[in-house]
Amino acid sequence: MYAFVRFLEDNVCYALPVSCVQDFSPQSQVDFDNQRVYTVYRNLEPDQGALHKAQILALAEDKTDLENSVIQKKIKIPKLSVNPLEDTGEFKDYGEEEMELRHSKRQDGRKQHEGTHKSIEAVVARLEKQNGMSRSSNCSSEEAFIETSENTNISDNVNDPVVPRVVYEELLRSYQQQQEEMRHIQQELERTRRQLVQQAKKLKEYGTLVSEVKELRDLNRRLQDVLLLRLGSGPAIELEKVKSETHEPEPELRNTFKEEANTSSYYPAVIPVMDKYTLENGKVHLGSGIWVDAEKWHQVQVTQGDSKFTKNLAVMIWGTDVLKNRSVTGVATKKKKDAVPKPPLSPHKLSIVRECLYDRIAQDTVDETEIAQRLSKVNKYICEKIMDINKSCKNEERREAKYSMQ
DNA sequence: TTAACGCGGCCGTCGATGAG
DNA sequence: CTCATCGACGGCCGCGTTAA
Repeated sequence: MYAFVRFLEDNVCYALPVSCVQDFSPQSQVDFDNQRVYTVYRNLEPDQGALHKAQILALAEDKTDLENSVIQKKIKIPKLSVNPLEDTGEFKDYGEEEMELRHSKRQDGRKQHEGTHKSIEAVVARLEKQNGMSRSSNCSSEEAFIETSENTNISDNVNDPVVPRVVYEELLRSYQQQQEEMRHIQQELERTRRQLVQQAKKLKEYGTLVSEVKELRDLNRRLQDVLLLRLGSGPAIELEKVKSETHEPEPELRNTFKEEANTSSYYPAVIPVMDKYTLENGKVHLGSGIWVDAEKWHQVQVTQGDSKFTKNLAVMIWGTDVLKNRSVTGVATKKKKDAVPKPPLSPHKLSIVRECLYDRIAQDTVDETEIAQRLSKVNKYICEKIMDINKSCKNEERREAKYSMQ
């Protein structure tokens, strides 16, 4: 007959011949006290080796049957009876702790499931605690299982302080269900995280687009400003119209524009629409051999109003010293009887001034009537300028006379 | 800060002229 | 003769500068 014993000192269990148990001769397979501490030889040969304290958990005629029976069943380890004689401090603790039985033959197999079982047991214990299902400390402390690979439970006696298999399986199912939910939540979390990343990417892209649009808008505005400055305030169609009237080759126009664009850094690149205005050595050719300083020409171009434009252009072409001693047509004033006629301005240069004003007006309007009406004032404007210059000269003379008198 | 002053632009007037 | 146009001229007004 064989006994399935648990050695108290190291909690190792295995089957031994009953002859290894000192003072033990069982009459049947139930003739043993599972709460008693026996003295057992650990070696297979009786009367050899040291004696160890052990607990008998089961008896069987055949060793294999015994082991199979133990492997397939989950056997509760009963609390050892408190024997004043045997109750040493060494043994007292064994009944109080939750013991993990290590079957010598099944040790490798158990190791494969050890992690899983440990985690399951831990979760079960936590669930028990959470659900208030834990029993008294006395009961739970005594509960231990010898688990087989099939997780078979043979707790026939409902009065035994064990966790019923039903409860265990329910907890296990609950645990598995929660694990499933956890997996589901983790998947959900991962999906949300991916969506967040995508949203962040889209947001970044949107920000880039917004700044790009802003930049383009700014560039467009600046381009419009430059174009308006170059073309004056007239529409682009005027450029074509005037250009067609000049009968000049187009490549030259482009060259002129290119040259003009590089002319002045201070004044905006006010480019004459006429290709006849060519730039050479810092001077602009207005036509018929009349050259003016390019910078001054740009200044004249940006002046507002026909009157100022004409007056400034006249000063630029003739100069104040010439103008103050001339009249527009050479006709003496009739206001004074003895008026001496002043030499007239060159009709040729006058026509150039008139042409320049025409080009300028033509950028504003296509109405020939309006153009003609505005052009008719050229002589008037020049005359006024001559008068203004003379006025200034007279004022200066008066001042000088005043100072000389003082 | 403010008044005085100078300068330049604009407008009105005058006289001459030429076309109808 | 009348009227529209042109040149010359003077005056007004706004703006900028300067001195008190």
